[in-house]
Amino acid sequence: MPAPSRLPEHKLTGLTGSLRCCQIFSSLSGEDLQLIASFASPITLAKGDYLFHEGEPSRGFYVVQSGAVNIHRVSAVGKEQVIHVFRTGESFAEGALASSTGYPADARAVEPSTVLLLPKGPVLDLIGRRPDLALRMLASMSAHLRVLVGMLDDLTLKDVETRLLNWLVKHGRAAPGGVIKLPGTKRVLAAELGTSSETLSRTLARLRNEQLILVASKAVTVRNSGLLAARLRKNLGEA
Amino acid sequence: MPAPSRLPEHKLTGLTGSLRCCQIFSSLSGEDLQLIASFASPITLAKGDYLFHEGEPSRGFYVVQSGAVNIHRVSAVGKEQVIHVFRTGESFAEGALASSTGYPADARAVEPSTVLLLPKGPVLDLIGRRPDLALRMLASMSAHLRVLVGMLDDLTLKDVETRLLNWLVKHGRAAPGGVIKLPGTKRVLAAELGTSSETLSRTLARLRNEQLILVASKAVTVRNSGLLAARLRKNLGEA
DNA sequence: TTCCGGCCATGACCTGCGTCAAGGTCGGAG
DNA sequence: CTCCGACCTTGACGCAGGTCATGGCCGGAA
Repeated sequence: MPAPSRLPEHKLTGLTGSLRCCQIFSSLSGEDLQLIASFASPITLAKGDYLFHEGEPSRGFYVVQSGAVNIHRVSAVGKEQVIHVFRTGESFAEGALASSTGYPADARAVEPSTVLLLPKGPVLDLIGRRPDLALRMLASMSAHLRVLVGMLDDLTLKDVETRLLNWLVKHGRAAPGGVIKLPGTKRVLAAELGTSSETLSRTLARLRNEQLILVASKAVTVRNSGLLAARLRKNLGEA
Repeated sequence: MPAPSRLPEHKLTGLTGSLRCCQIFSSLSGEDLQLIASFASPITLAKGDYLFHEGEPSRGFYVVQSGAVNIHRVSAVGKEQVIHVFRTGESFAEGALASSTGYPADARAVEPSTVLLLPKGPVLDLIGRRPDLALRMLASMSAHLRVLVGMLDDLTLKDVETRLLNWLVKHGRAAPGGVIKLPGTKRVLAAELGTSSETLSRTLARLRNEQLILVASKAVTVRNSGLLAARLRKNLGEA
């Protein structure tokens, strides 16, 4: 874990700028942002660096300044279950502020990233004076709860094909020409979908045989997004 | 949904008493408790009554006064996934306070219950004056997050036997003589473990054949908690 | 060039568990 | 008492998907 560093005075103004972009701080005055910036510790992470591990005592919560941080659990046998990937402007580990138990999961950078550590003590002080900040945090945690509930749905109520279809539809929406670039290796995608690379292979092959998609080495092309969505709806409707 | 009722003056003192027992309000003064009691709406639920459904606009959050409330999701095909069962003194749906989206799941009484509805507006006012209440809420939501993360673990990393062992060990810890009284019917327990009643039956039978437990009609007796815990560890270790 | 170590695809196999169906038991209503 | 409906148990069966093993392909190092 890289050590947090102290900041020269002139960097603080830049910091307040990136704080202002965070949903969670958007209701605060410039003055309060200055205050937060003054005790925020920037942390630089290389790809693969761990920010914290499950069970570590919590030091505060975090805001992603750039890059992406993967929150996941590791089982006794070493299998990883991805919980969520947080990107620029998002905050996580707010629960650390109020409960004295350690972090409930692991956090690792999936690409070179910078995050801000907002230490417990000063933030609690500020909350005392600015209750609307507490509300923002409640809202943020509530959103995290929803994400987890969504994951539960995925894992319990859908089969792999449906999860994959869902993924394709979601990522295909904003893809030029229906070409979806894969973020990493297929094994990684399989993990994100909560399955094995073999099963993912088979499922992709099935959809390919049915002319719904084209599979290249590091990209998937959606041939007919309408049909794909229809197939997804069918799976959700019957199953 | 039964309508909330207004209270005669003399019931308020009793109410403050039960509020005081809730973790979430334990830091408040008697005066504040009086205030909360004055705007809390008691709701009586028969077994099976729904408190709210997924997607309904949120009116506030809830505290269980007696009984038990089951939070669950329903899939497109009508399958239910239990998220958590809240019992006396526990609070839920705190996220409703801060976010304007509707409830993310369904809530139904699993036995005759009374809950208190704490409406949004007055609670937000109070939070403005008592920031420590906000912290309690953050802590409570953080605990809910942990529960969900635990469920994720269960669903992704363990088979039914392991989940049952885990449940038995957890509930057997505080059980006199290793006798665990079942909260409801076995079908309910099965749902809580995310499986079917048949599979639960079979799994209980297996553990019974191996002399680890005794199964009576509405109770399970742990014969040797050490062996049980060992079996759990073995399952976690290999899988 | 050759070799070697990933990734990927595909077939073979097995297993956990959900579902259906057929009793068995118990408790409450009549 | 009898009857009926819940609940539980157990067996039979099917299937999704995880694991293992094989073989092809590609990219980097020597």
